[in-house]
Amino acid sequence: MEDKVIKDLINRYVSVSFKVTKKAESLIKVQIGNDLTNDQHYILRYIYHAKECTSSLLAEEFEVNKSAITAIINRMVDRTLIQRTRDKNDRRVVYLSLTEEGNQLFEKTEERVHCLVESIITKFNAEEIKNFIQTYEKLGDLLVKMSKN
Amino acid sequence: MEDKVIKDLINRYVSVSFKVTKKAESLIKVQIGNDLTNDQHYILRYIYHAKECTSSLLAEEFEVNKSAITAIINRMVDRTLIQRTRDKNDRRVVYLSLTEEGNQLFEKTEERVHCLVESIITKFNAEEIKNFIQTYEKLGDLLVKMSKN
DNA sequence: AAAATTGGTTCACCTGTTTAACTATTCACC
DNA sequence: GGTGAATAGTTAAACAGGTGAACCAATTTT
Repeated sequence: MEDKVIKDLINRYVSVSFKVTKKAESLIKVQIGNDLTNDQHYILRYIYHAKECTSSLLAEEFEVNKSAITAIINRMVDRTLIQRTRDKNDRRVVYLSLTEEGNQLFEKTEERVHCLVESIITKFNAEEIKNFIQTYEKLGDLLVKMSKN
Repeated sequence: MEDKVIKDLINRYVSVSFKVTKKAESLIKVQIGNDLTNDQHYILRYIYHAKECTSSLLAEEFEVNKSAITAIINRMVDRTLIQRTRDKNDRRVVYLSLTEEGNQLFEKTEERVHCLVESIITKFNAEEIKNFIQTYEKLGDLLVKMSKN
């Protein structure tokens, strides 16, 4: 590729990724904003799929300091969405898991997010969206690799 | 598309978009975090390209309340990156523009962001990345349309 | 046994956000 | 042309999320 083409692609990427991120965030917020913040929903999703995990793992996954996770988790423990249980072999570690209430709330909000995403991706033709997601996933893997350096 | 295929695509999309957003944000932060927050950089970019704009426009563009914009702009005015000037015909409106300092800082940080994005997109083959960005832009347009309802 | 590492929390302080109340100005229109 | 509605922006209180440093407690290293 020539320099000029690359520069153009970069500009388009920067501008579109900003736009999509902002708009997507605010559409999700419309769906779940009365129940959870977007970040809280992401946290619930992570624990839901992991069944159980530690603060340190979340901090790594979300690329923030552990103290930020403590704060978020505290709020959600206060709302009895999440519970803490200490490991019996290594008493330093604390496992986080969803309460029944947290589980239900996650499923409810996730349902709404899925409907939203469905209403969007079904507007594309199948081939196009498959290719798109495939490249998006490659990009994701690449970014994860880069984050580690 | 069958239901099952759609459900799978939704799940993949939800998970990859979260991952990419988080990682991209934190990679950008590494590049510019000593000078600006990511949001401040976005604000600078917007005004840089618009030359001049109002708080209301920014609020609309960033999908937040006007008071959130006031707070961000105040901090940047304090750092003399942005200046306010009142419209002479309609004294309610305040135009925001970059100071020389703001201009320079934006160009410096944008340069770093471009290098970052370049280092990423040149890892893909040209055809793939072009298709990807094209679909991404369609998605962006669609989301903008949806936000308006 | 002492020193270093690890997992988490606490604290002070910052950014970004919402909502509601408020100021100042302009517009609509009878 | 004066009154009421609409518009542009700010302020203030309250909250979510983030950093960095200091800290506690438990475990591992040596």
